Amino acid sequence: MAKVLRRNPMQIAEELVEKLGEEEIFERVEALKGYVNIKLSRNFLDEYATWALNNEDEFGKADFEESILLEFVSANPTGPLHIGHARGAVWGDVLARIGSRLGYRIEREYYVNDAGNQIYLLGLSVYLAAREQVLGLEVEWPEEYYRGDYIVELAKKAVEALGPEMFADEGFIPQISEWAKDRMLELINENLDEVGIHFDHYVSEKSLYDRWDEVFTKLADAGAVYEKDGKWWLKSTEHGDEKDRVVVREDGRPTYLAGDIVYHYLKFERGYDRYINIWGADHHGYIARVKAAVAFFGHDPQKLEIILSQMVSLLKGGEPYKMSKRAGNFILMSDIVKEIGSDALRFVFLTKKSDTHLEFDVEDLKKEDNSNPVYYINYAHARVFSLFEKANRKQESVFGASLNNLNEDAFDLLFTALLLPEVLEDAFKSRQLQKVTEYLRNLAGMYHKFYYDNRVLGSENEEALLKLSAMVALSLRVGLEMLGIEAAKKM
RNA sequence: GACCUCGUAGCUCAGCUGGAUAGAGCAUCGGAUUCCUAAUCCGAAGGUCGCGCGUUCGAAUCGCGCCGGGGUCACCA
Repeated sequence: MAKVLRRNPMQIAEELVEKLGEEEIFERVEALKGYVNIKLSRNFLDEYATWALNNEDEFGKADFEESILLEFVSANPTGPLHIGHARGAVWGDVLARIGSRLGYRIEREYYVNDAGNQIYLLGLSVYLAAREQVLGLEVEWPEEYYRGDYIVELAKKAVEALGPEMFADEGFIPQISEWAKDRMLELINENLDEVGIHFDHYVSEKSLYDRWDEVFTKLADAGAVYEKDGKWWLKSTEHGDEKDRVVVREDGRPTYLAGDIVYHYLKFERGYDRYINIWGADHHGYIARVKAAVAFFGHDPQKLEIILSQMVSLLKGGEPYKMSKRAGNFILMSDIVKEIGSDALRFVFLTKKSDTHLEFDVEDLKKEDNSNPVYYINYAHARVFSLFEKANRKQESVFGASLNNLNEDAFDLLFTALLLPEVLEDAFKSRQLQKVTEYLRNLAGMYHKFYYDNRVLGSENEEALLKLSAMVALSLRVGLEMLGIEAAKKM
């Protein structure tokens, strides 16, 4: 403000204080070293808490109405999900949960890359594994193929399901591919289900190529493509890309980019207000191309937002986590879920921005003490429930109590608890979900301290203290729910 | 080489649309329990915010340069 007004911050603060001091919901407004400190009135906080406690489902809600198509995970259906996928999956899920509570109409979509070379490779890998491991034939492995026990398991099932005659020669590989891809998609969905992630739509890449001619014509009409060296190129440089990109190869087959162009063309046809994609960081060079295509269709590329999900490195007891040969030298998401549980996995992914590297030690998340934030927060929540149990009261019975006699610390705690809606909104809008985990840890910490300093049961302010506790528990519970974690009532 | 990203306490990281004495958790050390769960709490110690220059009344934050770690730069998906 000082900059805009070009005046001394101290003076501005003084004047603001005079004005704001007249508002009723503020208890005290003061100027300090150029800052304006505002204190909300006790009555206001108390009434807000009463309302929140009586309307748990409404607390933290807002009325944003934008519709958003959120595409995430979209892992290739050629194997189980690994730990890197898990990060994007959790991130997308939580973004959707928070956004939905804020009123955004969010639909979750999985783009299934069920076309192209990789699916053929999957089929080939299963075909070869079946011949070698199941049928006992000599096999020559090519340079590139999928490895790991899951391929062998898949091969066994494939022979059962499809019959050994399908493995007589390579001509059947396309059918094997198709079958294997469907199984892998089922496996991926099982992996996601273990952490409570579900989708509204699945879009098949393969199905999009039917629309390619139509979309290509649109591009041509827009002057977005040209022919050179027998190939068709997208003029993506016109919209900020480093170089133009091939969309149709010499032999007439469209490239992967063509599929994504059709996909995004159709996305925009579906008419959402905003489109968010969560991609692995290795796709970062891809953003400019897709945005360029969107721009050529006459849409605002700003409506398409790409969130990158960076690499994850795991430690176990300080040492690099061993990758499992079984999985084909990846760390499987399902292995980590088994080891530390869905809650801890979710939490740790949400403690850092999505686009920076994340390293964590699985041993730390297995500990059942304060080094494990999930326990720490849950313990605070459980303590509240324990108090009500000991007092033999229902929470509703104290919602009407007045908090007026409580001390300053109590109101600081109350204020923080009531901050949840602002935290959720800020976290969502800035796409910085770590703000929620940080807030919850902080709120839990404040409560633990408060609990230690203040005896609740038997106090003359028992009802008020119980009400305050219930409010803290409410914020913790709703906050955890936004992270996809169910708050513990007993530990 | 180009682009992206990171560099803050021993470790993992917040803070970064410029502002109050730079924060948290873990690890370390010391302490708290006749009392609602000690799965907790309190205290101590720990920092040239990678380096330099610049913009500014003011820089961890913005700009430029450099150093160092990671990543990406397909007619593969």
